[in-house]
Amino acid sequence: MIETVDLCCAPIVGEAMSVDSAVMLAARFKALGDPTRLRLLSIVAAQEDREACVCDLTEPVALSQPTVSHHLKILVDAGLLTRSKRGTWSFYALVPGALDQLADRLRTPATV
Amino acid sequence: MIETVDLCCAPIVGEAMSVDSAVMLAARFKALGDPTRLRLLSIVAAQEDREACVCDLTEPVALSQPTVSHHLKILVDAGLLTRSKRGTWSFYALVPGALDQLADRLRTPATV
DNA sequence: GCGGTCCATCGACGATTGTCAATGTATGGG
DNA sequence: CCCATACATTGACAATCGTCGATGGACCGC
Repeated sequence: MIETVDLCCAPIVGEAMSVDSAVMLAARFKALGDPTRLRLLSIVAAQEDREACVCDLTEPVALSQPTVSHHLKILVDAGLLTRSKRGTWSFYALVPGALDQLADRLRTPATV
Repeated sequence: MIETVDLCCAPIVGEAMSVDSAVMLAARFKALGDPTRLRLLSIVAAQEDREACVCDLTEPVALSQPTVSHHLKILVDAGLLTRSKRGTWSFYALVPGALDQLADRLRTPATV
């Protein structure tokens, strides 16, 4: 799991970032650094009710169910998705604001 | 990889990200998915004249010169840094707007 | 109960990654 | 011309990653 303690404020650009901050930020970007995981995020976000079960995701990405579950776990551990089990199904949904927070870290200061 | 031509089932409306788009985006995020590279970006951006040579970067990240050069090459290949050789030195600088563009892609992962 | 569906985990495999030492390639100074 | 500096490239290594098949566990309908 990734702690969100130090992630909210300092942008990459502006001053040299600490090692701890870099490690935590990199963990999130690493989770985004795979085409399959990006597509999974995209598909989940594109669902009508903003959530999807594994059975909805396996066929679009054309990968085995264990592989999809593996990627989803990585996204959950990175704090980008939530998992809620209802009955036999596991529903995955975007963590509200998580991607926006990441985007803020990428922004260059307006003083440039 | 095959493009999403087959819309026979088409339960996933809202248009998920294409494979090609996901591959290209993931490549950039993968470049950001390493703590050392994040710190290199940060240090370059924090320099007074917004650029740095390898000799300025080796000591802050406490890694060997070949390793730093390796990471810098990855960042250049990802379109995040530029390399300009002047004399014996190689100066690396941020690609203007590159990080901002990435941030924009994060704000709306699938609601493109 | 029993069988079937949905999903997570495990074990394994090749592929990729991050790191270093060693070497190669320019460039500039005496 | 020789040597030192700054950097890129190569080769090698352990570690991690992405993927699959097989297995296990929880849940539901009958």
